[in-house]
Amino acid sequence: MTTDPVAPLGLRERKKRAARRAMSEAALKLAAEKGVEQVRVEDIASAVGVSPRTFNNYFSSKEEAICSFVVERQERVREALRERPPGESLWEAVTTATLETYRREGEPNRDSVKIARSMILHPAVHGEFLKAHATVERVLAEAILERAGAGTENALNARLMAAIVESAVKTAFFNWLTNDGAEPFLETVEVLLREASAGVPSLTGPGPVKSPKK
Amino acid sequence: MTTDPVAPLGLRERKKRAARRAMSEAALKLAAEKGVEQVRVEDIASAVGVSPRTFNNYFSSKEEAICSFVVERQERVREALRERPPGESLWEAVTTATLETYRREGEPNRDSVKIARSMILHPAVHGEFLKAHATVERVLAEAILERAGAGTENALNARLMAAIVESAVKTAFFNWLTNDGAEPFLETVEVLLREASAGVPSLTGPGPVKSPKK
DNA sequence: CATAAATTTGCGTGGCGCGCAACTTTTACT
DNA sequence: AGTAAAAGTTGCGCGCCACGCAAATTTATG
Repeated sequence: MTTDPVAPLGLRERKKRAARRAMSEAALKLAAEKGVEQVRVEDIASAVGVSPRTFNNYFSSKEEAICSFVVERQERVREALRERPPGESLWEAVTTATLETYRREGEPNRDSVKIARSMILHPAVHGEFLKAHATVERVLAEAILERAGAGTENALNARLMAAIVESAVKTAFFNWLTNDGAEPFLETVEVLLREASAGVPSLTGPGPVKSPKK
Repeated sequence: MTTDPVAPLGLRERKKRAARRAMSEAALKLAAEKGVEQVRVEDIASAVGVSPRTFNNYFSSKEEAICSFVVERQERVREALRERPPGESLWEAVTTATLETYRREGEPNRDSVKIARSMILHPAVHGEFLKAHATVERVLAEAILERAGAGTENALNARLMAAIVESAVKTAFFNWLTNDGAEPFLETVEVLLREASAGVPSLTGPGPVKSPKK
């Protein structure tokens, strides 16, 4: 009953992960092909050779399966953060880890923007997508706290920092989605992270805003 | 078929709004009393003297009804923002309008923290809650853009600013939720808004981040 | 008041999530 | 290796839900 996360993972665990991954991939693929509405749990289950009941042991809805990649990616961010050099400032480390991870995935495929949009804006999926991002935020806050040194003092700030970073990511992604992928996602994330780090003035500053900046 | 938002609203429209409000209030009340799981759409519908089918014409799920107050509150924020003096800086106006609106509601009742927590963290409700906040963010971004002066230049920054403000609000609220309401919500929002406006340094600065102070 | 427009409602359908109780596979221990 | 326990899978059944459709009812308009 050892839950040693380092040990080389027994057969049981490996199978479970493979099954989970297969289901989420199938869910994503099918939803992209046929449209979210047109995919039933049964379709996903049979696509990976498992019973619908088993699918529900892994995911409590097809929407959750579709969005689970979001959370999984954050595990990679967490690892990337652990590997940032100790000398680096907290913010530098967090943003670099985040950007690095997204860069590794590459700029999202422009051809898939319409499909992605219709999927993510679909009401049922949208809720799950946001839930996934909330989880991501929690994971990131934990990772930040781990690096900053746990302490009740820092906990709230870690959460705010995580929330701000995720705000930049989500805003950039949404921008990409609604612009038919015309503006590159990665660059936008970078820009927004920089603006957020500089604080509010940078938000009202560069653009032609109503009240003159002082 | 006039959709004049100024005209004194015919009987039709008033009834619809009353019905909607009644349903969302009933949904919230019943869910608080009996627990989310124990409330069926039918219960809410009959509580306001309407058919279940009609309920679904207004809300596509009971969770949506439960969370609809979040979006409605944002309409008040928008109005508050419109009434900020023109001389005020954008950020000042936005945060003041937000804080003012929340202050008008008063510090959330500490006795209800457990109920609130069990409701909002309930998976189905959680998704809707986040969807509601996403809507709030959109509404706020529009209001900001309206004040800043529309322009493609500003659109992205407006969205980021809205996202940051909402980050502060959500983080403060979540903090309140998980601390059994021990830390006051309103003050926390204020603190976080100030920190966010100052940018990253204030997040890493005050606390004993890298070098332990004690 | 008559007629058009909008809203409510009942009904039917397809689907879903999960508790439960077998059944099968993996693991742990001698 | 052999066996018992633990964990995972599956079929079944139940209650519930969202929504299309068309008929009935209510409100608006000239």
